[in-house]
Amino acid sequence: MAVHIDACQYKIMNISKTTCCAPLLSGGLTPDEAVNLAAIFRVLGEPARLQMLSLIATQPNQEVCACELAAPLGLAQPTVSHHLKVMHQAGLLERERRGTWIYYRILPEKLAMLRTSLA
Amino acid sequence: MAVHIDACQYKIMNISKTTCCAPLLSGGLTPDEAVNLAAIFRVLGEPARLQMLSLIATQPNQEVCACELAAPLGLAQPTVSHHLKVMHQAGLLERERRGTWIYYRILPEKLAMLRTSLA
DNA sequence: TCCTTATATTGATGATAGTCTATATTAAGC
DNA sequence: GCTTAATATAGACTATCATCAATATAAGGA
Repeated sequence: MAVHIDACQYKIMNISKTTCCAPLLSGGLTPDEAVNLAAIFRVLGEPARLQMLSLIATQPNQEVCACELAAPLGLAQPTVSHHLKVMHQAGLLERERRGTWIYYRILPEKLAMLRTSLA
Repeated sequence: MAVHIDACQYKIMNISKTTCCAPLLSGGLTPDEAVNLAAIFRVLGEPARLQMLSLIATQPNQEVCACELAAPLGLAQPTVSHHLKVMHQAGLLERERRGTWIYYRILPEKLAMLRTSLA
């Protein structure tokens, strides 16, 4: 059975593999780098996802169970699952299964990489 | 005659006015802040726009004439005009008319603000 | 095995937005 | 005023994507 991956997801999956990124203001951004970098910014270009990151950051253990996100965000469970998947594939979150639950943590290196890309 | 402004543009226009932004990882991002911050990231979530910024940064005077962008990017003139408008409204670019031509410069403060928002 | 709960996937829908052609506007020079 | 060149806008088309209800899968306990 073939796994279906659309163009956008494939693009996002490649992000984690790329070392990325020539600082924007230093110039010389290649078209490929632009595509990869833009894909990550597009992931952040969604209020619900930013609030998820903020919520995770406020937790004492810096992690959150997926089941805890739907209520404060006012979103349906599949929507939360979708956003978590997008951010995980973009390399912004790491996930760990503990029993029935799945916990997500922020990968600060990815955010640091974005910060330098804006320098 | 009424000026037509759609919801997205209105959101973007508000960005420049907002002081913004509680650092993401410090938590406590309000829904409004999330909307404003996401709107700016969405502006950066477009390869063509990132390449425009990169192109401007490589210029000796740190500025570029709108007329010089279409060719290297392989885009039509109205498309370039659209992207420049979006970035200008988002507070990423400043514009100066000199005769028939319009020159754009990057506003580094806005990028700095984004960097801190990722901290 | 069955039941319950958590998470993921599917498929549909509506909204957003990037792109183009065609046209309008603006500015400068004659 | 007229002409030319630069920029902006309008409108159409398309692709992407956020969202949901419905359903499937995964994991643990009785």
